[in-house]
Amino acid sequence: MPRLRKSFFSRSVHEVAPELIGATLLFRGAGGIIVEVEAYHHTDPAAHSYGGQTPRNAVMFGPPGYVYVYRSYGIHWCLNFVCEQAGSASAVLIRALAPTEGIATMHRRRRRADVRLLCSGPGRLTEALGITHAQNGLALDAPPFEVQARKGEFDVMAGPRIGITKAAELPWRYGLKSSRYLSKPFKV
DNA sequence: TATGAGATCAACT
DNA sequence: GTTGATCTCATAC
Repeated sequence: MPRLRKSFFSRSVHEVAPELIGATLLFRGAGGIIVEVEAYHHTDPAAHSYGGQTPRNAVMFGPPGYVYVYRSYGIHWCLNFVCEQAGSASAVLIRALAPTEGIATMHRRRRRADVRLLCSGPGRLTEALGITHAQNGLALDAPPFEVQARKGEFDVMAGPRIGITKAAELPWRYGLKSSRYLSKPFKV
C-alpha cells in the first residue's frame, strides 16, 4: 500500500483534507482509517495561525508533511497535518478514525469497552494512539508515523466545523458518509 | 436525549 | 482573568 509522502501535503488544504478521508493513519502499530477531518488555513479566523506565529503554532508555519500537536482545553492533545508550503500556515485537524490496528492497545489506553468511543473525536484519537506534544514537529512519512493512501472510492461529505465560534459556518469539515466512527453525524 | 460542570493550560486582553 | 479546533460524568426531562 503506497505511503503518502510530503508532496501529497504540499497542496491546498481544501484539496488535501477531503482526500485524507479513507487514508490509513498508523502510529507505533495502532490506528485506523481516517473518517473525519477539518481544514484550517491562516486566512481563516478559526485557525490557530490566524494571529501570526507563536511558540505553540510554529510547526504550522514550517514545511508540509509534518505533524502539529497542541493542547486543547488544557486536557487533550489534538493532531494536525501541516499542508501547502512553508509559511502558508495551514493544517488539517484529524478528528476521527475507524480503528483497524492495535485495537487491544487502544482499548487499554482509553479504558473503554466500546470501539466506537476509541477514536471518535480529536482528543480520543490522540489518547488511543498515545500521541502527545512529544510528537509535535515529527515527519508524517517516517516512523513512528505511517500514512497510507486510500484505496478505492470513498463517499466524502462536507459540513460546518465543530466546537468553534469563529467562522463556524464554513463547510470545511469532511467525513466518510455513514461511518459509525464520526465524532458527530453529518446533517443530511 | 439533553444540558451542565469540572478538569487544566497556553495564548491573549 | 477569560477563552478555547474537548471529553466525561452526573443529573434532569
